[in-house]
This record gives sequence, structure tokens and C-alpha cells, in this order.
Amino acid sequence: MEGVWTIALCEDDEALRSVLARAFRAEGHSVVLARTGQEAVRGFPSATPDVTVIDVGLPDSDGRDVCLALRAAGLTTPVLFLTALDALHDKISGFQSGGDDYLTKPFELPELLVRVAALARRRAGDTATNRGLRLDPDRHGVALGERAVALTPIEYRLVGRLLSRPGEVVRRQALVAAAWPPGASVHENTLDSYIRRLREKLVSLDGPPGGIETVRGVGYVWR
Amino acid sequence: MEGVWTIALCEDDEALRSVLARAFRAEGHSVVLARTGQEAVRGFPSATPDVTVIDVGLPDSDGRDVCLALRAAGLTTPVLFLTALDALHDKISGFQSGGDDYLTKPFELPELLVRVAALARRRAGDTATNRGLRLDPDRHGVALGERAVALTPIEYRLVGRLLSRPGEVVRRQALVAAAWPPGASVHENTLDSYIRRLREKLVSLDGPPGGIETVRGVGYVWR
DNA sequence: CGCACGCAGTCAGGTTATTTGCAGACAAGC
DNA sequence: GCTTGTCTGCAAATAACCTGACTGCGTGCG
Repeated sequence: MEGVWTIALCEDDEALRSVLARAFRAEGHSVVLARTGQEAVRGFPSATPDVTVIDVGLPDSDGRDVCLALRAAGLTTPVLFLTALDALHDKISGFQSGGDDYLTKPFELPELLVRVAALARRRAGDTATNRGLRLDPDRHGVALGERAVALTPIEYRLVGRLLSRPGEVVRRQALVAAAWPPGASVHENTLDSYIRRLREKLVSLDGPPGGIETVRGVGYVWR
Repeated sequence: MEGVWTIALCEDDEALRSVLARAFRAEGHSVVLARTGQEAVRGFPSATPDVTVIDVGLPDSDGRDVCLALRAAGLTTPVLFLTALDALHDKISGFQSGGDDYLTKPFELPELLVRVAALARRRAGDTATNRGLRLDPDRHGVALGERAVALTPIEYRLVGRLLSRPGEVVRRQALVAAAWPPGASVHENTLDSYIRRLREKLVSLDGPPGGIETVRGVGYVWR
């Protein structure tokens, strides 16, 4: 896994939705769910996901309209369409309503995961620069200009989560959920230890001061 | 259309090849053609295309091996695989042998054009070379200057995958997928053993130190 | 046939990096 | 000044990896 992302999923089928959500979480990503197009349009923009997966065949509206509505709401994340329709015009119109990829049901789970990863990676390349600091998937670390440090898997997922939305407070609980496998029992203090070590590694890059700030009683922010 | 590119196409079927070539040219791109994997490996690197399209089912070799060979030869362009196989493992191993997209025959021409355009648009910048080490397909081994060592099939595919993206961490899972036939059950430790044997063989070439570095909890990098 | 050989896969034990938990110092907010 | 939550340094526990040796399988050769 190259990074830690937030994935928005809009799917009406109960079974499929939970399978996909579990699969994404198993890879360490956070998931935002919606059952209907309406829910998606209401919920996704504020979640600012890294990738959006939308079922075209929603009960209340066409997934492509949802995509357009999301774009209109200012969401710029890549969109992958999921659909039972495999006629050509559907694919093309999927791409043309702002979609970035297209997958026909039935599909195999790993293929979806791979494609989602490809989309997220592309986006990360576009935007993951925060004051010069960027996640470096190649080295599995972070880099600032020339300098770079390697990170352990947990550290990597932690910065990934913080960097993904600069200026936004991330709750301790959310960080734990992002960095540890689901269901892991994590001692309160363990997170503190990691933050400490992260800060240590980050100063070794000696960029401008700042970085991980703590918000007492809530969590941490990247600034 | 956003630009004019050079597209390399490796396809053995006469009819399909000319249809595709004509379609690409109709959009204003230049096209470099190859009938066989051998031709592709010889011709594509010097053509430095923006996108490479490879048929997996070539008569003389597996398209994925062609991809590995091209990558080893220093070609960094995105690769789109074309294939009649739509079984899952084929798709996955396509992605993991360094492919960037995958299209199953029969496909509709506009879809291919759209995907090729997407790849060309996000074409990555050039990357580093392999410090003189290169894959030697004839001997089925690796060579550094004068010296050369032979490799077993699995070893060969492993270095191939590592060399294909120097400096980029390759996950254990991806290495397994690249080196073993799909669905093979590979004991955790088996990969370790192979890496060990590879390192052993590589020091016998006594080039500069370095080579395969391990990234704990993730995979390995070629440096 | 019987043997040697190279390749592939396994195992057990040693060696590290990573992860976790503790316990005391510190700082913020009431 | 007291409580609560966070920081820090450290050491134990764990998991990942390395290593060397061993087994089984097939191929080719005498």
C-alpha cells in the first residue's frame, strides 16, 4: 500500500457496500459511505475524499448526475464508476461526465483496489505538497526538497493522514483508525509516542518550523 | 485532443494493428509499430514513446515479459496492456509487472483512445538509471559491464521487477505476483530466500555496493 | 537404470527494526 | 494549585527479516 486515503463510496446494494468498505479498511484507508445519490452529494464534499467510487445504477438518481453534482460542489477528486452496464456509450458518457475510470460488474475485488490505488496515487502527485513537504511513496517516507527520511509503516500512515488535509484537526481516534489495522487495541499513550517520534524525524529535515501541532483533548493538526 | 504524442504499439494481429495505427494517426499522433516482443524490445527504447500499448498474447513471448524488458532497458513510459484474457489473475499480474492500465478484448476503439489519452496526460518524468546493471534476456541473467551471472526463471523475474522502477519500493506482494505464476501459494519465507540468493549473485558482479535494499514491513527497493 | 545436478520450496534459529507500555516530568485550563 | 491530558526517555515484547542447511523434484547423462 502506497498511502493512506479517504475513499468515498456510494453504493445502494447492502452486501456489496459492506464488502467494499471492509476491503478498503483492510488496506488502511478510511471510508465514507453513502446509500443514495442524495446522501453522497450531501456528505462527500465535506469529507474531501481522495477517491470517489460511485455506482451508476443508484435507486434515486443516475450516478453520473451525482458525479456532476459533486463536481459542481467543488469536489475535484477522481471518480471511479461502478456499473452493470457495459455498453460502449455508457463507458464513454461515464468518462465524459467527469469520471476518471470505469469498472463493470461483475468485477473482481483486487482489480477495483488496484484501480482505486492508481487514481489516488495520481491525485497525490498533484496535490500532496504542504510547504514543500510531501509524502514520498517511492521511499516510503517523507521528503522536503532534497532531504528525505524513511518511515515505518505506522508512521507513514500517520503522516499520510495528517498531510492529506492540512489545517484540519484530526481526532486521535481517527488517527488510530487510519494507522492501525481495524480492531487493534492501541494503548492511549502509544499514539503519543508515535507523534513524538514523527516530530523528531521531521525536524531532521529542518524545514520551516511548525508541522504537527497538538490540539488538547481532540487530536493533532498539520500546519 | 490535448496533444500530439508518440505511441508505441506492439501487436501481432495484422488487422488490429493497422486499425489501431490508423486511429492513432487520425488523431495526429505518431506511431511506432512492432509485430513481436523482440521487435518491441529492440525498437521502442530508442523511439522514447509517450505511451506504450502491448498485446499480452504475442506469438513469441508474453507481453508482460516484454514490459519488464522494456522497463529494464530504461523505458519509463506508461504501458497499457491489451488482452483477450480477462481472468482476474491476468489483470492483476499485468498491473504488477509494471503496467499502468489494462484493456480486455474485445474492446471499443473510443475506449482505448480515451485510456491512452489519460495515460499520456499523466506521463511521469524521467527516472534514474540502474547504475550500469542491466537485464540480459539472451543469457537469462543480469550483466554489469563485462561480468554476467545466470539467473533462474524466478530470480530473473524478480530482478526484472525491481529494476523496472529503480528507487521505488516494490511491495512483497507485488514481487510475488510478478515472479510466480498466478495463484501459486508462496510461503512467506520463500521470497526472503530468493532475495538472499539474488543478493549473493549480485555481489559476485562486484559493482558498487548497494543493490537490493529492504524496507521493513513493506518490500524491497533497487538502489 | 541410477546418479548428479540445478532449481524450487521449507525449516529452525539468530538478528535486527519496529512496536508497545511504563512511569515520571511537564503544560494547559479551570 | 489542582486536575487532566500530553510529552519524554527508556526498556521489554514483538514481528519482520536474514541465514544456512535441508528436502524433494525433475532433467539429462553416463
